[in-house]
Amino acid sequence: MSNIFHAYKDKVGDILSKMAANGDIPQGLDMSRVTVEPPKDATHGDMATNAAMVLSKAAGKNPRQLGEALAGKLKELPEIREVTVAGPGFVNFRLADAEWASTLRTILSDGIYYGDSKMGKREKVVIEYVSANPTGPMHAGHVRGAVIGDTLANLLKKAGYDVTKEYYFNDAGNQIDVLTQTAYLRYREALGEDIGAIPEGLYPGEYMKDVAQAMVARDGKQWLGVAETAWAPAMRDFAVEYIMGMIRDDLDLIGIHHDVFSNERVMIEDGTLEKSFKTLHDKGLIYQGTLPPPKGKEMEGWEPVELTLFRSSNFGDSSDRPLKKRDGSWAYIMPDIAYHYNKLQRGFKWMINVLGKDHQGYEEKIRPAVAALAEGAKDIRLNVVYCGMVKLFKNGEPVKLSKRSGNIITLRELVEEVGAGSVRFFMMTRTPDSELDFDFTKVVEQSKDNPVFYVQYAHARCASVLRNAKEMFPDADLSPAALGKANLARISSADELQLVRFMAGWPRAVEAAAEAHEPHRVAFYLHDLASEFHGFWNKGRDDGTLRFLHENDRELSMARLALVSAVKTVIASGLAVMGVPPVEEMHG
RNA sequence: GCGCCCGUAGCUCAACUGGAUAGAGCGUCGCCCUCCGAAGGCGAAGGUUGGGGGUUCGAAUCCCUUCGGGCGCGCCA
Repeated sequence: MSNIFHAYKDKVGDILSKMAANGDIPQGLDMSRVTVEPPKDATHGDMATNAAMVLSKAAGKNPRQLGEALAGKLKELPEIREVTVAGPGFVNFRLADAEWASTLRTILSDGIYYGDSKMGKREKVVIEYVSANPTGPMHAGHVRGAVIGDTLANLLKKAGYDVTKEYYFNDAGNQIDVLTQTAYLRYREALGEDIGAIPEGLYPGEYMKDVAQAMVARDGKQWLGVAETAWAPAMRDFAVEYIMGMIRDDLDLIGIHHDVFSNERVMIEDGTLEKSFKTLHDKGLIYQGTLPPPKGKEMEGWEPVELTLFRSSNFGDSSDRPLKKRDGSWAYIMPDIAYHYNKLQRGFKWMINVLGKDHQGYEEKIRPAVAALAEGAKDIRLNVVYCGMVKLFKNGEPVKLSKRSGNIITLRELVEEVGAGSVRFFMMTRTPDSELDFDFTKVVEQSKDNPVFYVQYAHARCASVLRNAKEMFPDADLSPAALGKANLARISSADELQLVRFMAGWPRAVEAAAEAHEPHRVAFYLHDLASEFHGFWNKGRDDGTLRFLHENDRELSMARLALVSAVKTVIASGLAVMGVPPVEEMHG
C-alpha cells in the first residue's frame, strides 16, 4: 500500500480506538466519515484530519477540545513533527523529513507502478467503449469516447480492478443492410460498371472502394448476375470484417486494444438473444399492448399499434418499451439487452458503458432490462459515462463537418496531423461530459498553452538533468535503485519537500479519479506536478544553491537526482495511464 | 409535458465528492536568461460560484424553488 494518507488514517484510527478504550471518548463511534487529507492550503501542514469535527457531536465534546486531545496523542508519534488544531477543529500535522525520504525511495523502487492501488480488490469490471458500428473508418467524433474509455480502463486497472476492455458492434441491423448495398454497388463499379453517383441513403465514402477492391481480389466476378440472396450474405460478411479491420488499425494508431469484441450476430446465432427474451417472458414481463403517444412531441404519422412490450416501468422506467417492431422483427434494443445478459452470464457484476451524450436515451432503456435479468441480485452495477462532443477548430475557426459531402475528419488524419500522444492527452483535459474544443493549431503548439507539451517538457527536462549528470559524474550509477540509496536527508529545502509532498499525493489521485470515473483528473494532476517542477527548476536559475547538480557536492547532487528521477517516474506513471508515451528530449 | 446534464474571473475550465482565504491557463499589465533546456518562471489585476430559500460545526458541492443553456424522450442505431 503506497498511499501514505491511508497509512496515517490508520494511525489516527488507532489513536481514536485507544482513546475510546481509555474512556476519553465513547466506544463504538462511527468512524466512516473520518478522513485524512492534504489541507487545501499547504501552510496548514502536510495532512489534516476532520476527526474532531465529525465525532464531536456523538462524543458529546466540542470539536476544539476533542481536537486538542487527539493532537496530544499524535504528537507522541516520532514520525510526526508538529501538530496544530485550527479553524473549527481541523487537526493539522507535519511529517518528519524522514517520512518524505521514505516516500521518495518508494517511488524510485516502484517505478512506473508507483500509485498502483489495491482498492479494487481484483473485482471484475467490464468497460465497453468505442463500439462504433462497422460502417466506415473511425472519425474524429469517435475519438473522445475511445480515449476516455481506454484511459478509464487503464485507471481502474491501476486502482486494482480486474478490467476487461470490450467493444460491441451491431452487425445485423439496418445500417448493415445499407453497408451491404453500398459494398455491392462499389463491387460492380470495381468490375467496370458505371454506377454514377452513390444514391442518397448509402455510404458515399471512398473507403467503400477499398472494400470492393478487396472483395474482387478475393472472389473475382462470382457475385455478378446472381440473386441478392446469394451475394448479400457474402458481401455483408466480407464488408463487416474488412471494416472492423480498418477500425482495429485506426484504434491501434492511438494505442487502443480491446480484450473482447462482441457482436450482435453472435448474440442472435448462439441463442443468447432468444434466451434473454425468454427469461424476461418467464418472469411475466412481456405482454402485447399499445403504448400511449409520446407527450409534448409532435409525432408525424403516429398511430396506435399493438407491439410486444417489456414491462420496464416495473423497474423505474417512465414507460414500457417495445422489443419487437410492427413487422415482428427485433427492435434495436433487444440485441443490446441480450448483450448485457451475456455480460451477466459471464459473471460481471459491474458494467461500465462509455457513450456519447447523444445516446442518453439508451441508458433508461437498458437499465431496467439489466435489473430484470440480474435475478434480483442487489450488487449488480451499471454505470454510464457520458462523453461530450468535440468541436474541431483550426486557427480558431470551427471546422465544418458534413457527412453527406464526405467532409469528415478521420481518426487517422487527426493522428497524422497532431500525433497520437497529443490526441490522447488533449481529449483528457476536460471532465468527460463537457464539450471540448479541439484546436489543431493549439495542440501542436510547443508552449505552456499546450498542456501536453507542458507535461512532456517537464519529463524531458528531468531526462536532460540526468544526461548532464552522467557527464558530470561519469562513474556514477544513476539508476533509480542506486539513487534510492543516496543520502536523502539532503533533500531538505521547503521547495524540494513540496515536490515530494505533491508526489505523495499520486496514489491518492489515482484512487479518487478511479472512484469518480473521471480519468481527466490524471491529466490535471500531471499538469500540476509539471508546474511544481518547472517552478522549482526556475528557482535554481535565481538561486544557484537550488540547482540540481553541484560538481563539488556529489552527495547533494545524488540526492537531488533522486528527486528528479522520482518526478520523471511519476510523470511516466501518469502518462502510462493516459496511454501517452513520455518523451526524453524535445526537438524544435 | 417528462427525464438527465450543466451554469464558477472578460474567455476556456478546475476545485481531492461536504472542509479552512474558490484555483489554473488564455487575455491585460510589470519583472526574471554570463547560470542544469526562457519551448520556462515570478508578480499584479480580475468573483455575491445565475437568483432566492433550506439542511449543519461548515455548501460551488446536498434538498426545494426560480431563471438561463445543452441533450434525450414509440417500431433509428
